[in-house]
Amino acid sequence: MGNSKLYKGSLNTIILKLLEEQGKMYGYEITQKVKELTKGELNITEGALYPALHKLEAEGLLDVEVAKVDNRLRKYYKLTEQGEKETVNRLAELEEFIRSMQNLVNPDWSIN
Amino acid sequence: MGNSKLYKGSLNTIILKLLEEQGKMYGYEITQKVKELTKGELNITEGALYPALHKLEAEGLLDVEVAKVDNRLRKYYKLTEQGEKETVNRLAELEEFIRSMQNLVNPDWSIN
DNA sequence: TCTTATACATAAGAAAATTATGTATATTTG
DNA sequence: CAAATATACATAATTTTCTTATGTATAAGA
Repeated sequence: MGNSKLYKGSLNTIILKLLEEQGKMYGYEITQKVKELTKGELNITEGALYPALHKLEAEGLLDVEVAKVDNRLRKYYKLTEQGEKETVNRLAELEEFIRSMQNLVNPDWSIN
Repeated sequence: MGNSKLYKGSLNTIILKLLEEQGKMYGYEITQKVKELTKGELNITEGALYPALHKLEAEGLLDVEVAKVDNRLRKYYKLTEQGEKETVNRLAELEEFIRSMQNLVNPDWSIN
């Protein structure tokens, strides 16, 4: 919520990465997984997540499959073939970005 | 220019960090330094930089000092006392953020 | 029963960038 | 020497991306 306003720009890549790892996930599951993986650091809001998922779908990177579990709706997303290719690219970009940021903020660490 | 659109949100912290390191810098110098440190990865545009500097100054984190070198104008910025304190906080936040991103993208690396 | 959790969605507004201009001087290159 | 590039600032219009605020609906727990 109020904490880190820093992950701007990388939400799409985070989604793609998780789907690559997990095969398929639904929206709510993604928010919980990110919270878990970052120990509460990153809280993806619904207002950011759902439009992002819709956009990735519209771009042809994700496929949807609707399911009903316990009488509740779930929309499972998974990578398309194109999505898998894009994920590789975007992950490389993001890793390069992280490395650059590290270099700026703390040049001592990374030898690269 | 066209490359990385990923550093969103961390520009202010980058500026503060550089000023902490270098003592004082002028705008153009900052863009060049960042380009150099990131081997061309991050290109801070003027449209992003100058408004950011003005805002940091308005917030009381930066002081300005105008100079004329080779008949050309330069505005040297440096941290105020308050700016120095804030820099510590924001750097800690940014490092935590970088660590979180690393954990998401490449859990293998970091043990943390 | 009321609150919290699960599960989706969208609209209004804010924040932070990009892109496109504009001004002006200095230096380099053809 | 003229033209292009580099240095140095600035701002306006637009776009992207997020937060905040709502809204609907079911399930589970206190």
